[in-house]
Amino acid sequence: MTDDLAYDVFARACPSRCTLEHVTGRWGSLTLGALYEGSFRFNELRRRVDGVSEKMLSQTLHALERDGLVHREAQPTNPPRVDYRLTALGRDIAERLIGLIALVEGRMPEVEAARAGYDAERAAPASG
Amino acid sequence: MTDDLAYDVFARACPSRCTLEHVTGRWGSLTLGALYEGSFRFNELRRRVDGVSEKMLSQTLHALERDGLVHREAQPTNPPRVDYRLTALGRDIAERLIGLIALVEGRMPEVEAARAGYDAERAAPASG
DNA sequence: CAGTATCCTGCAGGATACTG
DNA sequence: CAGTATCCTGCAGGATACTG
Repeated sequence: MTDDLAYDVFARACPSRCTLEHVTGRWGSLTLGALYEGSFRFNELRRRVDGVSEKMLSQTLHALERDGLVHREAQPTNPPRVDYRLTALGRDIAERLIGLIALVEGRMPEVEAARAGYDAERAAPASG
Repeated sequence: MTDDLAYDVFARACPSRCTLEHVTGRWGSLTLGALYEGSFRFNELRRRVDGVSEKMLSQTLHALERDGLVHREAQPTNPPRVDYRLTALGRDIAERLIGLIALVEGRMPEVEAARAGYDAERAAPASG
C-alpha cells in the first residue's frame, strides 16, 4: 500500500477542505480539466495532463474516485483496459472550477498590469 | 529580501497558472475568503486566517497584492497601521472562488457517501 | 496496459529571533 | 504593530524498477 494513508491523514483534518484541495490542487485541477473533455484511459490521461508522473496521476485519480468525482471502469481483459470519466458530481464541480480558471485567465491583462506596477515601484522606490 | 524570488521562479513557468495557485492555494484561498468579509489589519487577518504563520501571511499578501487582487494601505504613523482589502478584481475572483467552495460544501453528503462506498469496497473485497 | 513499491530530494512552510 | 531574516524539517512528488 503506497502512501494511501495520505488522504486518511488529510481526511482527519478536513471534511470539505480536503476535497477542495483535491479539486484545486495542481494535478487535481488539471485532471478534472482533462476529463471534462471526455473519457480517457490511464496513459491517455498521462499524455493529456502535462508533466504528471505515473505516481501522481495514480494518486490523483484514486483521490478523485474516492470523492465520487471520477468513475473508474476496468475491463478484465488482457492487457487490461481502464477508462476514467467524470461522474455527474465531478462534472458539476469541474464546470465551476473551469469557470474560475476562465475568469482568472480573462483577467490576466489586469493581473499583468498590476504586477508590472508593483515591480516598477520596487525597482524605483525614489519616484514614490 | 526573503524568498521574494519564489514568485519570480513561478512566474517564469506560468502566466495564469501562477495566479490560479495564489488564488486556490491553501493560504491564498483562506485569505481571499477572509478579506471578502471586509478590510483588515495584518494581525486581524492572522487571527481570521486560522493557522497561518506570520511568514506565510506576509508572503501570501505580497503575492495577492502583486497580482492586483489585494490593496495594501499603510499609514505612516507610529506604531504603523496597515489595512488590507480586496480590489475590484480581487472581489470578482473571490466571489467565484467562494462559489466553487460553496458548491463543494453543498455536495459534501454525496462526497462522503462516495468515500464510504469506496472504503467499504476495499475493506470487504470478497463481496464484489 | 495499468498500475504499485522504493528510494530520494527540493522546497513549502513552521519556529524563533529580531527591527523600524 | 507590521513585518523581515534565519534556520530547519516533513512531506509532496519525481525517478526508477518491478508486476499481473
